Amino acid sequence: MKIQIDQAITQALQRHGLRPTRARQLILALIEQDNQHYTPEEMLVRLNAMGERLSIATLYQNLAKLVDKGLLVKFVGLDGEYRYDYNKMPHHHLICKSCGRIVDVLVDQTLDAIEPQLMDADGQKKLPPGWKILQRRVDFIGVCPDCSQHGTDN
Amino acid sequence: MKIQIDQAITQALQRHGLRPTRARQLILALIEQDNQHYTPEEMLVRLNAMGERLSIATLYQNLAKLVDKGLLVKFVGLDGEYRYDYNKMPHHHLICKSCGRIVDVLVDQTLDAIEPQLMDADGQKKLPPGWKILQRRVDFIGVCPDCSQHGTDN
DNA sequence: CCCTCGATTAATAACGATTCCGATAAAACA
DNA sequence: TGTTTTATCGGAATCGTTATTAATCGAGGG
Repeated sequence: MKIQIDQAITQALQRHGLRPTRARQLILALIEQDNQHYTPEEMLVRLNAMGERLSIATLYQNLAKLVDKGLLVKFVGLDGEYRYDYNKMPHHHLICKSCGRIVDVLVDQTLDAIEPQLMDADGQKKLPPGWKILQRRVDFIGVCPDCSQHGTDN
Repeated sequence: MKIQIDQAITQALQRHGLRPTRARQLILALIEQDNQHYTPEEMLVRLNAMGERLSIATLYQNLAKLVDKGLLVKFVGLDGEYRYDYNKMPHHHLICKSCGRIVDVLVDQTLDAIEPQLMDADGQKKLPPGWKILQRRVDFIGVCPDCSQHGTDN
């Protein structure tokens, strides 16, 4: 399986003021076509498997740049490891405790429902006063359908 | 300011099957009396400032053991760094983007309200079917009252 | 009160992930 | 095409964390 670099990726890079170099095209193409939330290390393994070579230093540099320009989002996995994700709609993650699989959960407006609830549910103030909430980090941790079936509970 | 090791700490250790050694007493006393969410490094700095010496290896070993026995909870900060917290009620964190201050938000039953909402709000299924949700990681990121006043927005 | 043995500590080395560095190569621009 | 800017690469350096190991501690038995 070869990696496919289409026109859209090149254009996306240029639109964000980045030169469409091979390294950047590879990174974006990989994340897009695999639709995964890889760590840097995992990206390298995957790229190697597809016959593509990339220096680890280059990978890190470009990930930082892609995040900086808003093309990717960097987030922290369950064990503190960094993972990267396309910058899609505001969304959260559904993480399988058993196999580590991560799935996006698109929750645009829905999460806005949480905050007021925290503020005054059953008479108690749950959030201390005076704080300005800018964003929320919400991850759901559970067991994916595949792992449930195989009884690989962990 | 000296660190205060009270009877309760010693007893808590014993209750969890741990010998009440100096290292463990120091760690628990520090977290309790400062009521902070320190990283290991921060704990050392703090302890040194109070005239207490502790090998970093010992610190790490004991943090692991305290987490293992359920006295502390290890969690991942905004930048992927490890932080430790007393194992209180299920709760989430309120993190100041400006000064890094972290405050606990006790949200026992309240968060249970989120899940059904995600499932069927406005007709769309937000969570994919077949997943068993075991826990949620929820952090609120914002600006604390102090930082709001001083205009140290970041 | 001292001995003994397992638990704990602390120093050091080892480790993995990330970043820095200097030289070479590629892309953009004139 | 020549020049300038930016990217790439491999290796060394750094950082936080863990493993190793020898010295020390401490509770219970004699």
